[in-house]
Amino acid sequence: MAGARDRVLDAYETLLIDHGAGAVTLDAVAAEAGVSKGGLLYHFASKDALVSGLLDRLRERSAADADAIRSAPDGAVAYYVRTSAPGGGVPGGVTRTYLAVLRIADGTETGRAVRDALAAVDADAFAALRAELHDPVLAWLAQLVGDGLYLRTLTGTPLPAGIGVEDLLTRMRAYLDAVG
Amino acid sequence: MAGARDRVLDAYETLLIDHGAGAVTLDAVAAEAGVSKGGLLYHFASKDALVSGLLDRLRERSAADADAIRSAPDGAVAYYVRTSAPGGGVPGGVTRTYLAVLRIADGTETGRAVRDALAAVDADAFAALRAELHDPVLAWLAQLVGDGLYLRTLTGTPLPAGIGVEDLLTRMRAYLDAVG
DNA sequence: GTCTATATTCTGATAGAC
DNA sequence: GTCTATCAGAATATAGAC
Repeated sequence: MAGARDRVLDAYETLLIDHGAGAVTLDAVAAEAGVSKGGLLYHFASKDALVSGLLDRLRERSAADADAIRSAPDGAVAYYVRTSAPGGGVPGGVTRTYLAVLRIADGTETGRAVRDALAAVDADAFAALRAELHDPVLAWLAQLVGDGLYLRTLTGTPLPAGIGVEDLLTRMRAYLDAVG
Repeated sequence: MAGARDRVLDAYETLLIDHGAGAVTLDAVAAEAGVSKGGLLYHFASKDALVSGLLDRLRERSAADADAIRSAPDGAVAYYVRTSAPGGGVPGGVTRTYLAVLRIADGTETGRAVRDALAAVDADAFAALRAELHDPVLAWLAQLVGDGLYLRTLTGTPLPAGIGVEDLLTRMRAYLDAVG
């Protein structure tokens, strides 16, 4: 059984993704997690502490995901692109946490910790992709394709009709095989 | 001189991008726009009306941008990728408005109008890119690279050291010339 | 560790003067 | 068209019982 602390973070992610940053109040997080507001504040003493907790989780999961990228049977690029697409996230993986944290990223000084954590995730994935695609420009291109899909997942925008993620991968693989 | 209505929308965009959706209050928007809260509420009777006004602006600018993509001297792909990159947005273009609207996109029912508007922007750009790259898979790949850069612009995350957007474009052009 | 109750500040929105 | 004044409700956070 998951501890209350983890359930609170799960609830925080759910609210950020489904209802947006504006709907995230301590009351709402507590209700979603099935605890009282006081119970929530025992684990996270303030809203900032809640953010810090989520960033810690993001860093942990990003490190684990970088390993998963490197050891993916189908290859690093395919793994990254697939897990970035809508519905492609691995349960307990970075994807969901990353999408949640994206909603609290802003340009403020207090938002710096959030941007730093997101930058670390990007750097982790870039390094993992470079282990397969030694050319940094190719690695970046592959990452950007995945990140473009992330944006679609973030907004819930439908993909172009008649084309699927596998079509993307087929085309990318053909090119990468030709040059690499 | 810009009307008060436009100044309010400009202020709304600025707050969304620089301080996040959480910091957007009617007080803050009014202060940023240089009007009183009452003055703001004369132009936009509620917060929802403010959102609707921003979505209207997004649709207008997206249509204009689709034309710009089609008539770009350097080609559609180069225009799309460059204007998606951090700092690459054209003043008065879609980029800034799009980035602002991204911050208010959520999965709620009331957020449906926001998602629909964002989906329309994506569809506009996809259609414009297809006018140059007739293959839909290639057009989508090019769009996703640009969208990946959008995500970087959104989060303020630094680009990989030693690689620039022009390196991306050089590589993409070489491939597109070879296949197309 | 978790709860209820409460203090305090802030937010969206209205009313009405100018 | 723009302002000030004000209200009702919601938000974060604290205090203290269990």
